[in-house]
Amino acid sequence: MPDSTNPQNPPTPPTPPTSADVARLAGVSRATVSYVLNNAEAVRISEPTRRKVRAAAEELGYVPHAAARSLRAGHTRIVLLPTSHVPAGPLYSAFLNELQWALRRLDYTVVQYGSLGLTGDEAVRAWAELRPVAVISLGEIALSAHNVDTLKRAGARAVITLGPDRVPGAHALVMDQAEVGARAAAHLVERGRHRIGVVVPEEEGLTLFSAPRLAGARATPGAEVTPLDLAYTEESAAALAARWDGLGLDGVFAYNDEYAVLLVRALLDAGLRVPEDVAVVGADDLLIGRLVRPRLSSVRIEMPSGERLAGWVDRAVRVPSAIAERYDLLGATAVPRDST
Amino acid sequence: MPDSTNPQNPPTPPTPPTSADVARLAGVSRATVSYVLNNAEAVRISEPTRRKVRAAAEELGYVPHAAARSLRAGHTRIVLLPTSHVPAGPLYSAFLNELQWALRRLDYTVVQYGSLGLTGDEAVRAWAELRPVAVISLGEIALSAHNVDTLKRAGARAVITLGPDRVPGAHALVMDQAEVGARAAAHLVERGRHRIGVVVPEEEGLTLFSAPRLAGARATPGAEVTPLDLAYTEESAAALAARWDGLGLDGVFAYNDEYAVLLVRALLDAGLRVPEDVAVVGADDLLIGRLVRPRLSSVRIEMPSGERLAGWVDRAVRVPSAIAERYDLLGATAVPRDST
DNA sequence: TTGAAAGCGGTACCAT
DNA sequence: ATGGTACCGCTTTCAA
Repeated sequence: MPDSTNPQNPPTPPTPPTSADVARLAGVSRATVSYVLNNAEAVRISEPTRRKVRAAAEELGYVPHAAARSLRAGHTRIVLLPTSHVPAGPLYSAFLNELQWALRRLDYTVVQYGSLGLTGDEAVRAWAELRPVAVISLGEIALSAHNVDTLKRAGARAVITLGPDRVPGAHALVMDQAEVGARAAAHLVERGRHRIGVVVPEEEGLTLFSAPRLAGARATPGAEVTPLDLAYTEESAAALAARWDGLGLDGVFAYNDEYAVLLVRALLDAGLRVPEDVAVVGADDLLIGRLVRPRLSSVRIEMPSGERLAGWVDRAVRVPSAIAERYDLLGATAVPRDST
Repeated sequence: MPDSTNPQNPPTPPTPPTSADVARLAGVSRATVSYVLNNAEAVRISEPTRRKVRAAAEELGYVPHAAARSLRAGHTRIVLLPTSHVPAGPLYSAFLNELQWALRRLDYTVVQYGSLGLTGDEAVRAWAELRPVAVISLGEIALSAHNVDTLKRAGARAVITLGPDRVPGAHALVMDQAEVGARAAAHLVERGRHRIGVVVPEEEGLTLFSAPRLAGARATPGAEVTPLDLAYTEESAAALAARWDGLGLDGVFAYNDEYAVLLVRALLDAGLRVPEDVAVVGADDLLIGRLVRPRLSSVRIEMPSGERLAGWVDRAVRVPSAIAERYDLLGATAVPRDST
């Protein structure tokens, strides 16, 4: 295909246009370009000049270089949101989206950084290189005090971790998963079940959630708890159901609704009756729990609005000292249906 | 709580340590610091000097400044992965994780950028500011030729979009969702169903998937297709089921397994029999489809390994001209079970 | 109202 | 073997 206008046709201009290019095209200085494009208030620029600059920028397809800008500014507006490799449930990912949206409204750039396959120290170094103004580590990587220090030295004004264990120097987001386990167990006890199994997913990365949920169940009066390892496969569930009679359990807290549906299916297939032989309660109150039969009892988790959390983060960034060091986040209530 | 060592106790050192700080502490030049910390091969540095530099960096908790580095280098290793606000299914998020992991093994920094609430142009500008070396836009934002141009001018060596429609200048990742719809419809036709409803989720952001799935079903010989709007709520499903008789359908392709489970529940509750009165097929072959009764027929989608796609992206970045402009990605096969 | 110039942190060429 | 230094793109005083 001939190109009559430019036979050489370099497919891409070797370098992106800079503000100097814009200045040259508009016949002004780089300073003026900066003033115009950033709507600087401290300086008056004549309207004709503004037009020229805007037109030149448009023509060149100029986009400012974020790295250069933040280098000059001495800080970024990056909020780093490490993502774990866990296929997050719908509840959690909806929360993340909301948080992300709210942070952008506050003019932060949200960067989700997948840390899969990195050790904690490696991950933290990689995060620190980006000089984020805040790190919200909800995921699988548990931060040490030293890690928090590294991030702070790299300019992070707020480091937020998942509670309830406090990391020195970090703000704690107390999403108390233990409460979820406690509500589930209490609900089973109310139903007269005392020999309670608690499902612990074998999938990695869920420990941060499953461990406190188990602990919360254990701490519930009247509950005698047995942990039950379960992978999210039919085979694993069938194997568990096959040895059910030997377990001597009359109630199960199945980690969440997805695992609960899986387990209930296996139990029914093994000839057990739910809830007569064994009562099952999930968590997260997902739609799927209302679609199966028997309808699944659950524990509803009240997430804060992403907006509220974003506001808290923003305050922590602006006035690190003036903000509470922990932020309670979670309410949990049992939702009885037909499986208990 | 008194702090005897430092009553003033400035909570954070005002600025992160720089390579100049390291150089000063080690008693060497900045150049030497750079050589040592980057294991420069072209330059011989004595072992004692290396030690001093490493020790100083360690002591200060020095972490290089990514922005400064890439500013100097003239390019980044950022692969931008825009995320949509869609609660991605487990299939898709597993794929994303794999891709991300594989890209990091190739030494790219994967940045997921949530573009929720931005228009296409705004989003593209924001991405371009980060000067990514590649953009993999699988999500809800459809790129125009002009958008692709903006990204390319900003230094992106590869812009990858979701097929099958080609955007000039972009590499096309042909994840042909139409094929999914076609397989589902063909399967229903094989089962003797011809008056086929196709569920179109009302949730926003799914259009990029649902539209081609619908079109693929429409193009299937022997299928007379009726689109069915459905939100992912019990109410919406119940409303649809209530007017079912008037629709005169004997088969449904329910977008995916999650919507299928929802719809089947509503149909059963409305007194219809599945598959006798209406055959239902989902897609994605999720575990949930095997747990419900009747077991859900589905269309299995074969995703490529994230590693293969990552390799393709890497080649596109390194030799933009030498790489095929489209990359076929998807295989789809019907998985008959009890609902059809 | 606009321009010249310094400097953010890091790298790499050229000297020494 | 190591140091001096120019430069990447942008913002922001300070002068004119």
